[in-house]
Amino acid sequence: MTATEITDTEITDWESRRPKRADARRNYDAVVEAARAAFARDGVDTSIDEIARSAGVGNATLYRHFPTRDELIAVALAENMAAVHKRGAELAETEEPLVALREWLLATIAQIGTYGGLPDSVLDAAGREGSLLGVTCTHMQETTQALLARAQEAGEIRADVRMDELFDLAAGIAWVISRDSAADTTRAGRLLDLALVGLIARQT
Amino acid sequence: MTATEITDTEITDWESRRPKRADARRNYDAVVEAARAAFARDGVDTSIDEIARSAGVGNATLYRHFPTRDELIAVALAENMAAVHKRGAELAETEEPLVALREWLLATIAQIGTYGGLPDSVLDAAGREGSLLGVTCTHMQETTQALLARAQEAGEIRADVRMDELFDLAAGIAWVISRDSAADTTRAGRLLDLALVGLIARQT
DNA sequence: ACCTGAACACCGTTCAAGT
DNA sequence: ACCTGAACACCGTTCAAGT
Repeated sequence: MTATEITDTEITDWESRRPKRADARRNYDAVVEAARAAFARDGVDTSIDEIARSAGVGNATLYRHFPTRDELIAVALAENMAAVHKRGAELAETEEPLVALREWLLATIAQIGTYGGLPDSVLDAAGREGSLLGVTCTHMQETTQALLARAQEAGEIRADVRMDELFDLAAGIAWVISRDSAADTTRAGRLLDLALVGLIARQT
Repeated sequence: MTATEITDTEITDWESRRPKRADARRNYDAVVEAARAAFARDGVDTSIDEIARSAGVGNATLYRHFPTRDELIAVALAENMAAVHKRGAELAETEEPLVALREWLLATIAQIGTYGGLPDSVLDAAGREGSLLGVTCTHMQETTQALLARAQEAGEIRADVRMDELFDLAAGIAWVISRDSAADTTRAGRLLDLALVGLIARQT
C-alpha cells in the first residue's frame, strides 16, 4: 500500500443518513448537536436518555435514528473526521515523509481524544462488522499505514515498526489526553515526540 | 529523591481493614475473591450487585466493607501490588539503572493493565484524597520517580523526561494492553521498547 | 457489630399506540 | 413515515429492621 491510495470515498457518506422529511431532519440535527455538547461535557458514555431530553425529543426517536450508541458517536464526529482525513491526503503530497506522519498522528490523536471515553469506543468498534464507528477507525488505520510505509521507504522510520503498533501507541496517547479536559495538543505532541525520538539518551 | 527512599510502609496496611469477627471476615474474603473473578472476566466496571450475589452476600454487606468501588479494586489488587512494589525496591539494588527502570515499568504496566477499565480507575483515583487506590497509585509514581532519577543520573535516560510523562506513557500502554485479554506481556514489552528506543531510524 | 431485604432514583431498550 | 409515553429489566446506593 502506498500513499497515493488515500481516497475520500465514503467519508461524506453519512450525509445520506439524514432524514428527508423536515420534522425528522430537525429532530435528527437537534440530537446530533445535543450529543456533541453532552459528549464534550460528560464523555461518550453519558446518558442517552438525557441527550434525547436536552434535544427536546422522545428517547425512542433518538433510537430510531441511532439504534446504537456507536452510530451517534460516529455521526457526531463525522464532519471533523472528514477534515482530518482530507488533511491526511494533503500531508502525503506536500510534506516530507516524517513530518507528514507526525502531523497525521497528532491529528489522529486529537480526533480520537476529543471526548472522554472515545478511545475505548473506537477500539471497541475497530473490528466489529456493520459499525459506523468501525468504518471510521478503518479509514484512520489505512491512512496511518500509508504514511508509515512512506516514511519507512524514505528510511526515516525503523523498518520493523508495524502499523498496529504505531496505532496502539497513538491510541494510548489519545486515551491519556482524553482523560483530563485540561490536557491540550501540546501535551499530545510532547508524548508523541518522546515515542518518536525515544527516551534513551544518545551519545553525542 | 533517590532510589534508597523506596520503602515498604503502608503497603500491607490494608490487612488492618479485614474484620475481626469470624462471620464478617468470611464475608469480606468471599467478596474480595468474587470481585477478583468478576474484574478479571468483565472488567472493573462490572456490577457491584452481581459481585455480592456471586459471593453469597447481601449487597449492603459489600457496601459496609467497601463503601466505594475504588476500595474494592484497591484491596483486590493489594497482595499483588505488594509484590510489585517489593520488586521495585529489589531492582534498584541489583540491576543496572536502565534495566531496572525497564523492568519496573513493565511490572507497572502489567499491574495497571490487569483488569479491563483499571487504567481509568487508577488515573481517576490518582489525585483524589482519601482514595485507597490513589495511595497505591502514588506509591507507583514514587518508585517510578526514584528509578527514573537513577537512570538519568547514570546518563542513560534523557534528562528532560519528566516522571509524569513517563507514567502517562506507561499508563497509555497499560490501557492498550488491558483492552484485549489476548494481549500478553510480550506486546507490552514491545510497545515499551518502541517508546524507549524511539521509532525514528538511526543512521549507523 | 454485623447482616439483610426493600426502597428509591436512574438508565438502556423495546413496543404498542398515536398523527 | 415519524413520533411518543409507557413498560421492562437492570443497576448503584441508602436505610430501617433484624440478630
